[in-house]
This record gives sequence, structure tokens and C-alpha cells, in this order.
Amino acid sequence: MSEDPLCSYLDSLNPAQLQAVEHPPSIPLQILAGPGSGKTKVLTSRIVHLIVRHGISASSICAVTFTNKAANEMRERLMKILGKQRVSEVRMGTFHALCAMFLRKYAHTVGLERNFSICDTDESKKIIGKHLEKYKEQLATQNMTLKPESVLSTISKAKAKGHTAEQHLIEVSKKFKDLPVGAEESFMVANITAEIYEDYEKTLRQTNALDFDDLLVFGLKMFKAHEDAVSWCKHVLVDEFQDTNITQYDLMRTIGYRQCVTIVGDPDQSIYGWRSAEVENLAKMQTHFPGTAQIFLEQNYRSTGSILRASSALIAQDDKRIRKSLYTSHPLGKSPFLKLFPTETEEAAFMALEIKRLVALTGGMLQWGDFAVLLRFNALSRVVESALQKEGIPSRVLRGHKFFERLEVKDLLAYLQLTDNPEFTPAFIRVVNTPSRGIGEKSLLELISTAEKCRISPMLLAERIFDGKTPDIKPPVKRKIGTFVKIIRSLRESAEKRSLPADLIRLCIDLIDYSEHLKKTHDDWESRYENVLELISFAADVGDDISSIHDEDDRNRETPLRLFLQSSMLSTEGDNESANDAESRVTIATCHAAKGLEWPVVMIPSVEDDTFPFYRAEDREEERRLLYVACTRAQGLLYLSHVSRRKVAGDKKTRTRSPFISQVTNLYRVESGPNLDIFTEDEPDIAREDRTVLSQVLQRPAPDEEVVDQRVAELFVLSCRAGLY
DNA sequence: GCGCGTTCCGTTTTT
DNA sequence: CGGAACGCGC
Ligand SMILES: Nc1ncnc2c1ncn2[C@@H]1O[C@H](COP(=O)(O)OP(=O)(O)OP(=O)(O)O)[C@@H](O)[C@H]1O
Repeated sequence: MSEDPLCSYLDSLNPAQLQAVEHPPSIPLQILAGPGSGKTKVLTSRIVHLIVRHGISASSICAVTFTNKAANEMRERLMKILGKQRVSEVRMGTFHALCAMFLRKYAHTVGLERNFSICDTDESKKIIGKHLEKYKEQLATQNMTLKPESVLSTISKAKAKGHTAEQHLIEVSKKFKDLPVGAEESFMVANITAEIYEDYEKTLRQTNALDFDDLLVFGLKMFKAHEDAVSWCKHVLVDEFQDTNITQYDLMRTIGYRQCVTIVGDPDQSIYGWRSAEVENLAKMQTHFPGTAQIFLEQNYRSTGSILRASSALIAQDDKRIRKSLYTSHPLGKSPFLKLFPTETEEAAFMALEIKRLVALTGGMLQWGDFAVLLRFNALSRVVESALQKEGIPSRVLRGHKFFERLEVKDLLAYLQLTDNPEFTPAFIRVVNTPSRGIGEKSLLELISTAEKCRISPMLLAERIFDGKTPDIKPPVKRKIGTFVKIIRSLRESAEKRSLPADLIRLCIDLIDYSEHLKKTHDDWESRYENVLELISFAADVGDDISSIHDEDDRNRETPLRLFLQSSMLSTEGDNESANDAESRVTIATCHAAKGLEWPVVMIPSVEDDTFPFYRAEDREEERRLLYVACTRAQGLLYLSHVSRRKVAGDKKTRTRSPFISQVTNLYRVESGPNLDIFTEDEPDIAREDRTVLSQVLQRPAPDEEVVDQRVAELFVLSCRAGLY
């Protein structure tokens, strides 16, 4: 074995993994394998191999990850082998981030301004809601209503297939060509939706904005139209390929035009069908890339035998799936725990106490950060959070992009968006009267319609009124709008001097006296102000090296503000959290957010019917796969629980155990004896040999038995006291 | 135009 | 039960 990481990166790979890493770069490759088989590890090693063995320059490699977090982790792993400089040259990120990055540079090739804003789902809904008003009466004649989110979802699905508004309209008329009797209403809805799609696009273009799907659609257009945008690319690698949609697939094809592509994926882990992901892309790749090779990895390195056995039994119930072999050389370990509790309160309390018990029984081999509670949806986190808090266990809740959706964060972001892109009217509407300046609905509507008549943006109109270049509008606003214009101009001036985003936020807070505004308008201003501070610290952490294309020419570099706004729209909470922070707290997250991650101990509450599968789920099998993904995040111990009665939407509902689990236990009851039960109801008593198994699976030193005794005694004393008072 | 009280509604999953 | 939307009175 060599000490030099540039030589030893192949050493820890098994034969199949090695074969995948060394596979000829010019032959398209699919690495298909179950959870924990080292797919991501192989992808990372392959990048190193392409660079050091095949002499492909780092800047010619495009690595697509599913989340920003995954990109950061991969970057960190690569850093240890390749060094900071070279890693920063690899074009790495999500499809969305990569597209955004290149669209800044080549905006003109697809008719965009370089300072385009990214419109989030909330703003999109508002835009659609506005357009929807026109169709209210028409809908009312049929006693129908149409929700903005359903329109947006249709539009999003169309964009995921690469359909423009016009194409979508054609699709609609095709679909309804032989109008079935009784389908008049859905035809009307489809038509109205198609018309709104057109209106919505117009608004986005007018406001110099792209929505999330547009990043992909315009990115694809740009890569196709402008050869310079793709000619740098000598190899494309895509992680979590089973969850790509058609537009993303086309992006891969376009960027990987040299046919040098490597993808990794696992059909059993496809859980984003609801977002138009298509597993079929795997088969499609075989036809579009002739000679595509497949490599299967069958050894799981992550989990104990019994966790893998239970998970495999679970996914095996999906009878449409292709069977796959997956084994582990790890010991069996403790059977996954499956238990019923009366209500969610007892369930959560159990998890908290069990975490404490395990920390003691493992003599500190397990810390808070080694535990994850994985949920079907965010709302389930409430009880868990408070139960952990009550026991003094530190935790962090990964709420995806929700942090950036809080009103105090959105307010400040809107000021900055408007600073960067005065045409981004959604931001103008949000903040022109925040804090109150006496510009209410009437004035606002008047501003917007006047601006439309003059064919300029409301922001520019406001500036012109303030400058006296344009007459004031009906309810006079010149005085009131003056403060606002001055604020935006100060921010703009500072941004042009390439001020740091954190400083710009502080400046903004000062200029609008935002803390005062929060105090006046919200009782919970304290926690809201904490979010403001968190936004500042997020801004301080955004490095410009990772989110922009390196360019010697300073004039071609994006302003720090623009890069910050982009990452705030594209990143999720905890994306760039330090390992330190993650280590000291229990993680609470959704199963979706847990994709690709692993923890020594995983707990999944509410494994009930109507949760798994979720009662409104369109695709039942996808729900099963979701539970499978969650279970396979566990390395050493897995806990599933369900309750008899759960408070849902205010009233108590009777709940039953998830059918996915019942199917498995029924099967095993027939086939095996009681001791071979795939799940157990008994709380695992952690003895010395169990600690040994854990230390083996986690590759950590086993604790000193004396330390264990001491920690257990401490816990006993503490819990006796708690019992007394 | 603003602030407060009321009702009503309905709980996915995310870039 | 908790948040967003609405409506009423100032
Ligand atoms: N050859 C190996 N030797 C030792 N450990 C390995 C090996 N390959 C992978 N591992 C370990 O197994 C775990 C899972 O690896 P990785 O995350 O790459 O799997 P994966 O296939 O991407 O999983 P998933 O599909 O669940 O995302 C990691 O902790 C990794 O370090």
C-alpha cells in the first residue's frame, strides 16, 4: 500500500468497484447497484482516475449530483486526494446549479439578461394566481375552481418533458381530440392551464426571471445552441441517475456529446417520480448511447446483515421490480426494532430515551450526531423535536428549502433581488411597502398598470416618478416612494462596488430599520430576528469559488451579490454545515432529504398506513421505495415505530401499521420460527458482543467496558432523579 | 391603508 | 391544533 493518496485511491475498492473505476472512459457506463454498495465512492474514485490516470484535466469533467450537499461532500472527498486547486476546477453541482452557472455566462445566446433572477415556487404561485383571476368567471360557469399550485404543477410537468407553452397546447388538443362525453370540464381546465402557461412565461420573461424548471429548459437550449458552452466537457458523471427527468436526461446527452458518460443509479431508490423523474432514462440511455456497459455492485458495506435482510424483504414485495442481489460480510447484529405505541407522544418520548440509553450503553462510541430520525413529511418533526428537547438532546431539523421561505428571509432577499435585477417585479411587489410606507393595494396596482402602459418595470417607473421624469400617478406616491427608491439606490451602489452579501444584508437592515419593523409586526420577532442573523451567516459562507465559472477576466466574474442570491435560491438548509455541527446533534429530516446519507442509528416513526404509503400518494410503489431508502440509511441499528392513535389535522385518528411492513411480517411468520423474526419488539439489550458488532460495522474502536458501566450508572442515577420529581 | 379578529382549511416529498 | 385567507371596523 502506498501512502500517497494519488496512488492509493484504488486500494480500498473491491474487484467490481475497481472494474467500474477503470472502465474505459470512452465507453458509456452504467453502474447499477443497491444501497451502500459504494456507488458514490466509485464515482468519486473514477473522477480521480480520469484525472490522474487518463490525464483529463479537472476542468473538462462535469460531475452532476442530486443535491448541493452531495456536491459539497464529493468535493471534500476529492480535496483530500487531488488538492483544493484541481477540485475547484471540476464542474460539479446539481443540474440546476450547473445550468444557472453557465446561463450567467452565455445568457445572451438564449435571449436572457445576465442578471436574471431565479423565481421560487412561492412567487410562481403568486404570478399564476394573478393570471388565474381572468379565468375565474369562466370556471364559475361550470362550478369549477382551479388552484395556482395545480396549474404550476402541470406547467412544471410540461417543462420537465421539455414542452414549451405552444407545444403543451398542442398536446392538450391532441389529448382531447376525441372529446369523451363528460370530459368538457377537464378539457376546459386543461385549456385554461395551457393559456396560463403562456401568460406565466410572458411574465417571467418580462421580469427577467427563470423558475426552477426554466433553469433546465434554458440551460438545455443554451448548451445545444452554443458549442462553446459544452466543448470543454470530456466526461460527464451523473449520480442518482434513477431520479432524473427527461430534460435532465437531455442535458446529460448534450453535455456528454462525446459519448463519454458514467452514471450511477438504483431503480429501487427512485423516489422522485412525483417530480417527473423517470427511471426509464436508464433504458433510454442504452438506446442513445450504443455499447453502454453495465456494472453491478453487489456487496453492501453500510449495514448489518439483519438491517439489510429486513430492507431487502421490504423491497422484494414490489413485484414489478427486477431482482437484484445484495449481500454483506458484516455480522447480523440486532434485528430491526418494530414497536407499537399508544400515541405519537409516547412514540417520540421513547425515541428520546432510547437515544440516551444507547449513548450510555455504547460507552460514548455513539454520539448525538450518530442518530437520525427520518420522517415521511416535515410536520411529523414537531413532537420529535420537543421530546428530544425535553430530554436535553440537541437536534437539528433539516427542513429543505423552508428556511428561505420564511417571510423575514424573503423580505431581505427581495430587497437584494431588486437591487440586482430591477425588473424582478415579484420582489418589488413584496417590499415596496415593507415596512409600511403608505403604498397600499390601490397605489401598487396603479403603479403596475402604469408601468405596463409605459412598457417599463414598476421599479423603473418608481425611480422616474421620484426623479420627476414621469408624472406622479393618481393616488400620489412620489413622496412615499422616495425613501424606497433611495434605499434601493444605496444598495445598488454598494453592490456595484462588489460589496459582500453579508454587508449588503446588514446595510439593508439598517436602511429599512428592519428589526424595528419585526418588533412592530410580530410577537415572535426574536426568533425571526435569529433567522435574519442566520441569513447573514449563510451569506458569509457562500464562497464564490464554488458557484461560478472561473474566469481570469474580472469583468466576467459575477458579483458576490449575484452568486449569493443564486445559492440562496438553489441550496437547502444544512448544505454547507460543518462536520462539527452535524456531529453534535441528532438529525431530524425527511426520508427524501436522507437520500445518499448514512447514520449508525436510524429511527423511523409513523410507519403507518396513510403515512407509508401517504394517503394521497399517486404511486404506491414509490412510497414503498421511500421506506426502503430510509431503512437502508442505517448502519448499525434500525428502529421502526407506529401508533394506535395519532393526532392529524386537529383530531385523533385510529392508525394501523404500514401495509408494507405487515406484508413482510406475514410472510416471515409463515416461513420462519420466532427467533428468526425479521423484526423484534424487544428493546435491544446492548451487550458486549453487540458493541463489538457496532464497532466493526462503524469501523470505530470498541469502548472500554468500564466506561460503559460508568455511563450506564450515570444514566440510571439521572433517570431515578427524574422519576422522583 | 392598516390592524385585528374570525373562519376555514387541510396537512407530502424538493431543485 | 396551527397557519393562511378573509372581512370588518377604524
Ligand atoms: N470497498 C469498500 N470498502 C470499505 N467500505 C466501503 C467500500 N465501498 C464503500 N464503502 C463504504 O460503504 C458506505 C456506502 O458507500 P456509498 O455511500 O458510496 O454507497 P452508495 O452505493 O452510494 O449508497 P446509496 O445508494 O445508499 O447512496 C460508505 O460508508 C463507504 O465508505
